[in-house]
Amino acid sequence: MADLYEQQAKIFKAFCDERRLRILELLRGGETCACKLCDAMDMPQSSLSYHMKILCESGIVLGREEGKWTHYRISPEGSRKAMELLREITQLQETEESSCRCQKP
Amino acid sequence: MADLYEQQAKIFKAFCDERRLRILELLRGGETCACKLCDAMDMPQSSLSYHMKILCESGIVLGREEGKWTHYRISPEGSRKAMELLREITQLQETEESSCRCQKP
DNA sequence: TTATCAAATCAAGAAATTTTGATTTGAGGT
DNA sequence: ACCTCAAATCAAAATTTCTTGATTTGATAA
Repeated sequence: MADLYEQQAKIFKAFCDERRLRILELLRGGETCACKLCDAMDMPQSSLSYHMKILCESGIVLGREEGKWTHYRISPEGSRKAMELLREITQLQETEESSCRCQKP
Repeated sequence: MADLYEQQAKIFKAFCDERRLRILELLRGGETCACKLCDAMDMPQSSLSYHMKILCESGIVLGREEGKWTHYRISPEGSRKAMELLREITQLQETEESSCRCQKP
């Protein structure tokens, strides 16, 4: 149960940091290699790697290794799942009549 | 520009914490007052207040004051806006194929 | 093999977030 | 006025996240 919330939170961590939002904007333009992201973000390599790991573990970004390079891209499936999850967790439950079942003290 | 990312990040901060996800799940059942949330979450009053502030500032939750009580509920409009934003920031831009050519010596 | 480069990982410190008892605010009720 | 209660705010500590130089890993080339 707590694991479920932890897993859900992990997905949205991708979007709650300014640098990761900027990286995602760069990736919207198409697949991009780490060195270009590093350059565009004006960030040390280890810092970029830290954020890319969070983005990948959220399922929103996919990494493709090609020789010694890694190319990153937005995962349409990951994005779709995130949107479905967001809809679920904010949708009011179907209750017949909004009568509170709790007894007034 | 940095302000934009900051504002976007603020919205998703509502969903990147386990306790806030649990609060949202409680609110999916309908409008709930702070004291009941406090009880259900088994959390000190000041802690709940801290999280409710983040949820309200994200626009996902609305508070309604009634006498000395405050009732919280999920905002359908805030939820809709969050979903639209999520779609925007993960949608690939319409461009020609622009593959990275890092492997070029 | 050795050298080189790209990226991940490590580790220690910096910065931000979260916790929680104490206090304050603000709206009734007496 | 006073008292009480609900909720917000404060403040200090605890915890988590983030930064970044240094190191390691892993692939390629000479």
